[in-house]
Amino acid sequence: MKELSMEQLVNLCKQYGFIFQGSEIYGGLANTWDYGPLGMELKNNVKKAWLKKFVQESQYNVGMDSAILMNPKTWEASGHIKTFNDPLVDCRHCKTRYRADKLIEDFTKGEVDAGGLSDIQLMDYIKEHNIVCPKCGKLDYTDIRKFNLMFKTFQGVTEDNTNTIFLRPETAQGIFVNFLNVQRSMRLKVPFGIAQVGKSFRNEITPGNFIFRIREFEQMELEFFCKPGTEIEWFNYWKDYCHKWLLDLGIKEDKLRLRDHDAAELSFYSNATTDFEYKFPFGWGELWGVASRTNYDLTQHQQFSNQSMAYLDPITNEKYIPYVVEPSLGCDRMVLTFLCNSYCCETLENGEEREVLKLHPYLAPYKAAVLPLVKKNHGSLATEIYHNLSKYFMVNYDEAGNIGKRYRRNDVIGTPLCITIDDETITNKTVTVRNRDTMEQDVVKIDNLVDYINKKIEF
RNA sequence: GCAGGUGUGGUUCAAUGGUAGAAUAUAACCUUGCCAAGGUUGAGACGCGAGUCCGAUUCUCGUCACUUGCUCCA
Repeated sequence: MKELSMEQLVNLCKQYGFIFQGSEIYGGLANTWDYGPLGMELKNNVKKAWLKKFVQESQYNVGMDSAILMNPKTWEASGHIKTFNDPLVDCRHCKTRYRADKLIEDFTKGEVDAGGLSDIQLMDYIKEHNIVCPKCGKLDYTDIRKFNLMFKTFQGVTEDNTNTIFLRPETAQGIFVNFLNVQRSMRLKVPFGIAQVGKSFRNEITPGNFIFRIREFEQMELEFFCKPGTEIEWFNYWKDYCHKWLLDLGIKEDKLRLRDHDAAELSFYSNATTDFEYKFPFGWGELWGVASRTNYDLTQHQQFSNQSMAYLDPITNEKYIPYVVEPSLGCDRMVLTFLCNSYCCETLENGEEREVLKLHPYLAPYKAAVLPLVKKNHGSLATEIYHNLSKYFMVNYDEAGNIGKRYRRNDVIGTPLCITIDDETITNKTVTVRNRDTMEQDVVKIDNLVDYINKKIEF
């Protein structure tokens, strides 16, 4: 089987209406991508599949949808203003870019915590201790430039500094600040989780690889609140739960690996983190991070807001700030994964090639295609069946070219079922349903079609 | 942001300092009883902007986008 290159995937997505380059007629805007008719269906189905397992079918979790714009204090409390602000320098000689604080920390083998130094102090330290460029050995850096990864904007009509607000760099904080609202209104007992799907924005220095890293992206985040001391148990529970979700939707096991962060790699707020990585055409990339975040976030918000974030256990009367386990993933990145994971180019018995997206039927943009065998004989009946089915599913209708062409067209966009209307349909009220994956054909009564399709797309 | 590469119909690829050609895809019609068959007709391109030149898709400069590395990250 041929391996798919990223370039081929971008073309395929464009050609069949999944994903277009953003603002294309104006020459594009870097790293923005627009979802077309099929891409929008696929992405929505990914979100639906996530919410189904993590909210609808979970005995623990509820959903919410918080605002993108939040009080700027939120980002002071969360640490984003401090840690999302990297002091960068370039070596003028060999053009390599470094983080100034990392240079010092590497030079002193971690003995100096450069994170607390100002820009001027950083630069002075580098010059005083003659910290040369690790690559070319020269001491010739540009001044420190700040790259804040948060998008700024202004609330109100004047661009007044006091009104500066940020587009959220993660949806999680909207959950944390509503922790007690949700707990009280839904009468929830710890442990419970709050799930959210929504857009986030990060002014990445280097985005790229199609929709793998983009500046405006959609996250599917779950914050799971549990009693201190039980967090590792829940961490493992959600790790397995996420793993199952991926495999159930057809992610190939040999393209998936789990990687535990070691102590050095862990974020400052985390005591355990596992990354799910997928083998993309450009190499292994992070798909899903499951992190135990301790009580860092709620404690920070308690401090900055002067509001108690403690939970009172109604049975034991214990009062504590819950620990948080966070299994969060990027939705766009997940769409990319499903596209990469499902693309196949098969050689048929007659030597012809068949391009097919073997998307899980639950994710497929169209669940079925309705095809009249001969347009003028079966067209009107096929149209009628199409309209009936479209009350229940996204269905495609295709009468152009010959039957083989229509099968192929639907293979390449991932349609799992092709329903052919022929003379038997007129006389016996049955249709022929061809399955994309098995290439087998079933004869199905028209009256049973909805049930039949429902069974096939179960997840 | 820095350094390299790339930019011609939807896609893949030609050619050219003077009218840009094909394959495939696509639209309409005919034909067709189950896996890209055939026929007829149609529509569709030099990323954008300057400059040199009688004339630029071609040469030069700028810009934008994609891409490969560096740094960051879900």
